[in-house]
Amino acid sequence: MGGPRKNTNRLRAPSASIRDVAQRAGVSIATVSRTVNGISTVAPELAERVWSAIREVGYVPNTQARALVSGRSRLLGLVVSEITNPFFPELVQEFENLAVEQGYEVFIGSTNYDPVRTELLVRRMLQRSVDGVAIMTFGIEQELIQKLVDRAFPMVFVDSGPDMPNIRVLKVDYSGGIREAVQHLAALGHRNIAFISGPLQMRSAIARRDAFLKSMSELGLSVPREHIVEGTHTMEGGIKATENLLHLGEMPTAIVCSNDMTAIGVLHGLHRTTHEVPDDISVIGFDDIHLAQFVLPPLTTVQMSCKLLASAAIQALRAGIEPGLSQAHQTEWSIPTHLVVRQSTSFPRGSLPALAKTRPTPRRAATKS
Amino acid sequence: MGGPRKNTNRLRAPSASIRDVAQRAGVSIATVSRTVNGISTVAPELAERVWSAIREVGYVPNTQARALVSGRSRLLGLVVSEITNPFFPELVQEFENLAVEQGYEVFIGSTNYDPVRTELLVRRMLQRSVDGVAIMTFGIEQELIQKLVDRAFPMVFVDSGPDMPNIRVLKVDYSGGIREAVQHLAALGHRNIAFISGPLQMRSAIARRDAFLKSMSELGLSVPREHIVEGTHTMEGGIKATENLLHLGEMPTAIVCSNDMTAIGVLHGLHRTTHEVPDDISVIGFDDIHLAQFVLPPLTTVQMSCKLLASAAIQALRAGIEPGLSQAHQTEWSIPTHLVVRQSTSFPRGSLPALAKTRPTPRRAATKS
DNA sequence: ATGAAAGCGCTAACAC
DNA sequence: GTGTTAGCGCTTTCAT
Repeated sequence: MGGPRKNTNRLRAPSASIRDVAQRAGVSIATVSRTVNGISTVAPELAERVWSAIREVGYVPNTQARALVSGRSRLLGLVVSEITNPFFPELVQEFENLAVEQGYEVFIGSTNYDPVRTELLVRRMLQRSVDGVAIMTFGIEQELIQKLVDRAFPMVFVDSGPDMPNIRVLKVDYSGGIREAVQHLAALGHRNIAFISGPLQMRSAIARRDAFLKSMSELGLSVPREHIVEGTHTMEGGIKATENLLHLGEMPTAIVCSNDMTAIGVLHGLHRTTHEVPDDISVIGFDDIHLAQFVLPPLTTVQMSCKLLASAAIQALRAGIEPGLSQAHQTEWSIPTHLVVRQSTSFPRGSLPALAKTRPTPRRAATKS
Repeated sequence: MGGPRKNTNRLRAPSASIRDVAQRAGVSIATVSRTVNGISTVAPELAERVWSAIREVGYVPNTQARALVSGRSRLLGLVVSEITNPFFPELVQEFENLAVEQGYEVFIGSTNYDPVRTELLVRRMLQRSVDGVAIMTFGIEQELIQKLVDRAFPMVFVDSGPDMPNIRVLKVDYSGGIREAVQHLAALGHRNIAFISGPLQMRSAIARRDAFLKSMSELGLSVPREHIVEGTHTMEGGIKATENLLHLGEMPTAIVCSNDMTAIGVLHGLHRTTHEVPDDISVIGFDDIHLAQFVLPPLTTVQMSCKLLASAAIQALRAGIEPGLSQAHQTEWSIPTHLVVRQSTSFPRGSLPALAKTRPTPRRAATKS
């Protein structure tokens, strides 16, 4: 039997442990633990001694050990599709702020729309024993999810996610905002409106497209098949889709895009082909990323609040993690959307109001007051 | 003495542990551990049995326990100033990809240029026992750093960081790229060039400004004090700085910006005041974010490769973490920069070559082939 | 080459 | 109210 021996393989001197504090304060480690965790019954004077000991030795609780014994890591996974799409950093920031406020840390990962990567990512998160995962993208294998659901592992999805009961989901009201967008265009006199979708494996991309179709038909407006073109939720996709649209016999007078990056691509594509926005063609985006108000022309777009999205996601996760939280049984959170009108939409060229406009060089029509 | 008892406070059924595997394979847990960690001497047939047992019970090593005992977490901290500045997501993505490839996970945090937040963030990272931290921003307290340096804790900084020996640093060659930018403008005929800096508490902002000043003086070009204006590395900052510049008696014919976001703000600000880019004013950015090629007009900018930055950062960190790695003693990595010419720069208005240009409506001059 | 067991730092059950 | 101690899952030393 080997006698007691110190572990010698560590890289650096370990920092003070709970035992150092206990010794210094002249109490047991249990008392230190209770003090640190704010557990009711520690005599005030003892607590005081413990706290000063903590300060003196510079004690910081070891998260790994805590997690190991408690089975909880206070780590939240956040899966997004593409960290380089500006919408997600904004979401990440909100999510992180809220998480930290509530004592959690965030493990972020992006999937690049790759199901294999997604699966791997979620596994890595599980391996780091996150307490829950918010999945803000599509394409995760049913099988893995099923396993997690069976284990009652806390998860939230945006837009129904997989068809499974007992899954917490953030329902984004795409219809609301997109209907506003379509009606805004219709009110300006547009009849011929095209839509550039996101990658159609994504549920949220399908949802947005369907919302568009529904809003159009509500107004009795028809949408020729070739006016619905699939993009990729990137600027490149927007440019390509624009080219397709421009080759058409009957060009649309307005384009609604499934997200802002696509719309920015469209703006670029139209400029390249000397079409003026909004005078020749109106463009509407979706998301309302910060950048939207700074592109030229400032983009009319449907706002989806990432603040709301983030806070709902965290609520949903915590509801699954901490039993006895008020909304422990809520399984749906709804996220509203609404139109923000800026300068990328106007009357269709040749319409009466457009002709009435007196600005000769619309592009340079100063916003300068 | 309490008899043996199971911990009952856990939320969910724990997944298979090393003991389950050992039992199933009919070996000791030590053998399982050795197998999993690929340690030389395990009889092939035993290893085989262990692996199938692992598959059968769905065993996944518990990272927390591993970290606890080994003192290494295989977690890398990445501190950026502002995750919503598109440059950083690009960096994050590269960093993450490389880290994962090399068996590490990434703990990301942004500081929003707030020293208090920064300090807190680094502490949180330490608490999660990251193996090292890459600090891609400024404003961390000397004191904390000093403590970490004393503990030989692996850290990398961009641009000298604090003045301390034994710190690994990524030296970005701002001068190179910015000199190219200035010379490009000078070659086009610009003499009157302004500079919009970043927030000047940032070392890298100062470095960029100084590089500009140096490049100008190399050409014998003077820079009036009011042609250097402090921005914030955001679009808003760019707009504001533009306004300041436009109020000046002698307006510059070109503006060099400390980063692309600022430049995008400038583009917006100039458009609002009916100045044409590049015909009235040329604009140059810095970073070459993906977006730069899609704004209108596509932005001429100095490229700093975030791929290089990321891989150098990881190399530097690993050099500090894993002794005996080849570059264990390298303390400096140098990152080159270079100019990418697009369409936001041209001859100054009124110059001979500008007059020779035949395009009547430059804005709409089609790139269409 | 394999196994037994110590112990990483902590929480929580239990004893007093 | 406070202390003692088992044990979370793992790596590693030591003995075989």
